[in-house]
Amino acid sequence: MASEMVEANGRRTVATISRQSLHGEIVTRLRDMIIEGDLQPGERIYETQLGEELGVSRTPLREALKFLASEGLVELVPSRGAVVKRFSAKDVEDMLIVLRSLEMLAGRIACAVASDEGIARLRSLHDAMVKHYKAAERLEYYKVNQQIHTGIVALANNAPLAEVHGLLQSRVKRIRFIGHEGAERWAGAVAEHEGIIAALEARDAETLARELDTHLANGWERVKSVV
Amino acid sequence: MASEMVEANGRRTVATISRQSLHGEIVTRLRDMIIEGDLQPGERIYETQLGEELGVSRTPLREALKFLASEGLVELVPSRGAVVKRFSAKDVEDMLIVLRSLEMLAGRIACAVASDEGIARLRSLHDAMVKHYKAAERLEYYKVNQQIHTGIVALANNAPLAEVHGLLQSRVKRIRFIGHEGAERWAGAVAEHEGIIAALEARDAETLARELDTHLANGWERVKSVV
DNA sequence: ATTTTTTATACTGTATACAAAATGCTTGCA
DNA sequence: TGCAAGCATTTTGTATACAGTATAAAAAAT
Repeated sequence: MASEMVEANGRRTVATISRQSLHGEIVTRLRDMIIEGDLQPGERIYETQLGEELGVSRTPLREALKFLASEGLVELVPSRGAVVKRFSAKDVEDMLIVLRSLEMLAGRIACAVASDEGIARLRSLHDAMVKHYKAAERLEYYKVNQQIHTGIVALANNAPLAEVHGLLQSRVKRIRFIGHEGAERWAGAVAEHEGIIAALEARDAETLARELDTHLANGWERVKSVV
Repeated sequence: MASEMVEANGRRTVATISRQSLHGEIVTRLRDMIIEGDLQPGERIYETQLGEELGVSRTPLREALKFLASEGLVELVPSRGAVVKRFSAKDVEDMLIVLRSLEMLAGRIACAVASDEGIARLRSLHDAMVKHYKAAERLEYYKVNQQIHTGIVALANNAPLAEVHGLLQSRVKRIRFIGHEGAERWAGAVAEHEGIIAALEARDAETLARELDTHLANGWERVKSVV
C-alpha cells in the first residue's frame, strides 16, 4: 500500500505497526478516496487496475469492496463489479433528516450522562473552531466542525448510536465538503454552535435539542443548492 | 449452497434464477443462521469447515464475512478470523434506544407522507396479528409484529432511515426472538399496537410518536429479563 | 511437579490461476 | 450505409495453492 517499504531481501513489508489486516487498510484508504472525491460517484471500479494502483492483489481489494458495499459507499452490480454510489438530492435530504434526529437524541442523552471533562473538551474544540472561523480557514473550520458533531454523539456513550451516525455522516461528508456557504450563513452557523455548546454546558436537554434541530435544518438549507 | 443441484456432467449449479452472486447468497444465508441462533454468539467461524458445510470455497465465504462484519453481526479478529458478535445488555439497551428514536421519527414522517393504501395495508397486518394473538400463535405473531414495525418505517419513504433501522433490527432480532413475555404483558403489547395503528390512521403525528415511545420502552422492559 | 522451550498442526491472509459472463469490435450481409 | 451475428477481449466470479501466524501439545530442564 502507500506506506510500504522494500527491504534488503526484496520482501515487501508494511511500515505501520498496526496489526490491521491488509483489507482493513484498503477499506480506510478507499473510504477516504471516495469521500475526498478521488473516486467519483458513478465511477466504475476496475479491480485489477485499482489493485495495481494500490499495490495489492484482487483478493483483499474485493474483500474491502464488499465491506464498503455494506457501508453503502459503493454498489455491487452482479457480474459488473463495484460502482461508487451516487446519491440523489432526496437521498441526501433523507440522510440529513435521520442525522438530525440522531444528533438530537445524542444531545438529550449527553446532557444526562456526559462527564464534565467531556463537555469541557467540546468547549475547547468550539473555541478552536471559532478561531478558524475568524481566520477564515475554511478547511480547518470544516474539520473541527465535524469533530464537534461527532463529539456530541460520542458524549452520549451509546456505541450503536455513534455507529449509525458515523455511517450516515461518512456518506454526506462528500457532499458537505463541497458546500461553501456565504459569509452571512457561515456566521449564522457559528452563532448556532455557540448556543449548542452553551445548552450542553447547562445540561439543558430540551434547549440543546432545539438548537441542534434548527442548526441541522439550516445546514441542509446551506447545502441544498449544491446537490 | 442449499439449493444446489448436481447435473449429469457433475457440475454444480444453483437452482435459483436470481442473478445474485454467490457471496450475496451466502450473506443472507449466514445472516439468517446468526439471527436464528444456528451460529451462537462468541462462536468462532472456521472458514474451511463452514465453507464445506455450505458447499462453497473460502473466497466468497470470506467476502460474505467481510460484509457481515460491516453490518456488525460478526467481528473480525486479525489473524484469527471471524467470530459471531456477542452483545452485552447495555449494547442491546442502547440499540433499542436508537430503534425507538428511529421509529418515532418514521412515524411522524409517515403521518405526513404515507399513502392511504399504505396505512390500510398496515391495518390489515395488524388485524392478522390480533388473530394470531387470539390463537396464541407466538411465532406467527412475532413475525407479523416485526412486519408492522418495519412497515411503519417503510411508510416514511426514507431509504437511509429504513436501512439503519433494519441494521439495528437485525441485531436485536436474535434477542427479541427469545423474549417470551407473559400473558398480561402480551395483551398490553397488543393494546399498544391498536393505539399505534389508530394514531396512524388519524395521521396524528404526536400521538403516534407518544404511542410508539411507550410501546418500545415497554418492549425493552419485556425483553430485559432474558438478556 | 512445574515451567519453559520446541515443534507440530491448523487456520487465516494473500496471491495466482482458471472459468464464466459481459462488452465491444469486426466482419459479413442486406 | 445500416444492422446483425459472431468472435475477441476484458472483467468479474470462484477455486486453489502457498506463506505466515497463532495455538496447542509434547519434550526437556529446573
